[in-house]
Amino acid sequence: MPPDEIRIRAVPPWQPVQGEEGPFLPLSVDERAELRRIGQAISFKTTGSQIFARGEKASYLYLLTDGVAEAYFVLPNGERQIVAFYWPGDVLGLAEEGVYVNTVSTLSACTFYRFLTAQLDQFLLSHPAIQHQFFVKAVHDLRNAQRQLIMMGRLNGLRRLAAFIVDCSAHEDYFDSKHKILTLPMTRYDIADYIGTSSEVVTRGLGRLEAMGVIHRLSPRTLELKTAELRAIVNLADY
Amino acid sequence: MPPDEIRIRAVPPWQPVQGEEGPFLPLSVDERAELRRIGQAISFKTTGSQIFARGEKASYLYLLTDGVAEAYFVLPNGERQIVAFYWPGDVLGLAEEGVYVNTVSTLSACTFYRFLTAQLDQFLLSHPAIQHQFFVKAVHDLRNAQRQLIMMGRLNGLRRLAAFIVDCSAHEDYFDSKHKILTLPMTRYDIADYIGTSSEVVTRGLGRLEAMGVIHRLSPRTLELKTAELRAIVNLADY
DNA sequence: CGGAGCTTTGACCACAGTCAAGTACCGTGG
DNA sequence: CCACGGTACTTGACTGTGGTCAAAGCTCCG
Repeated sequence: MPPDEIRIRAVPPWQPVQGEEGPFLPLSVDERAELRRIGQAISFKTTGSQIFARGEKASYLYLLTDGVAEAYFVLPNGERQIVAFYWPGDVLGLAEEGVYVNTVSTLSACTFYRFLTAQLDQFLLSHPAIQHQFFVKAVHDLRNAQRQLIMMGRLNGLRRLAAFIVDCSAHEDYFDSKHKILTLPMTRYDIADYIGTSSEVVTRGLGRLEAMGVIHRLSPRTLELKTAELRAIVNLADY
Repeated sequence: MPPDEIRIRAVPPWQPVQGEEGPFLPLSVDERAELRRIGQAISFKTTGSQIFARGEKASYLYLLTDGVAEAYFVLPNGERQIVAFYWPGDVLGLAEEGVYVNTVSTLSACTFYRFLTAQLDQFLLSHPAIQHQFFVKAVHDLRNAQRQLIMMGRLNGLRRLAAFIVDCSAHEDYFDSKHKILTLPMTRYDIADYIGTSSEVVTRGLGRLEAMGVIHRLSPRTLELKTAELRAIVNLADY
């Protein structure tokens, strides 16, 4: 699959997943072509580029085709909460009454398709099957946010970190499943701001996980994982 | 509005809200009639009734028309995280690959419309405007889950509690806005399991808020609020 | 009026948040 | 290629919020 191909990462709520799509929704060649027609390819070469900020007019919806990005909210006291990391196949641009609710920045070079919201809205009304895919994606993201809530509410720092690493290892572009090598695209601060703790706790947690023998730091951003043991530590039922 | 009327509680992402709907999406008389035709009214008389459990086959999607319910996940160690409270106009039945992901129970007498998922799926494909409303509702719930994430990650117990009370006061059936009297339909344990803390912290927080003069306990479940001061305590930007 | 469940209060302790300092890594320019 | 500077990461010490256990009081329903 070419790196700029249109694909939506989601598992559907009602149908069991069939066969080969992996974590991506089935989109026909025609549907892809239709989306490409109303969309616009756009890319950011550098890390840390702001794509849009909270409060800006939400003119576009973005589909991330390559790279990693983060969506965050900054509290009045300067603390930051990352509400989502975006990976290839994710949709960005969550809005409320016409304005973006979060700020989104790149964590690597990124490529997107973007769609004018006003135009997309009309387009989806006349393409129910494609609208359905966006609906399924929203439901998918809602499930993820709820799972993140469970982690934040009931898991301690170490288990939150383990769960985060497991989640990262689901993304084939960043996890070599043959050698079990995970390449993290974000800093300790980013991880901390995502799992609701401090960068020190992240570092100490990595140290403890390494002492337990379930990960091995080849470099600060390159981890060799024992996935089964990591999952056992998280132990949120058996996801 | 009759108590069993079909309505969806959501604020849309792209259009600014117009005039009189308040927190509910505009549904035409025809659209309501269509939904009533494929739906089925159902009610639970007692508090604590389980509507469905995690892992069950997701045969139905539910629309809550009256009452309050909770969706939760129980960890292997017995701890519980409530991921959502449902109020009139909310949609329940979040599923993944054909099974419910959370368990949902009533917190009061409740009435619902329910829809067979297989049938609803087909129905929505042939009624794009109605599908759009469900899409908007999913986006709305995603925003709420993300806001909850910010609270869990960056607010201390007291501010989480204040934020929760403010959220509850948005529901007209339970908040008398004239006298500023909020009637809580859930226990301290429920609140604690929702905001990610313990029932003791909830009680102590209520005590501190009362000492600060921003709430007054008429009974354990009946609170008189000073809404402006409460919002000031939360101070997540200015929502 | 009785009892079960809910709520409140107290005492203790540990996890993790904060501050501070030192180390490793990496890209840049000489 | 190497030196350098800035950023990212790591480690240590201290502190405080909030988690836990225990027990008593309150409320509401039967």
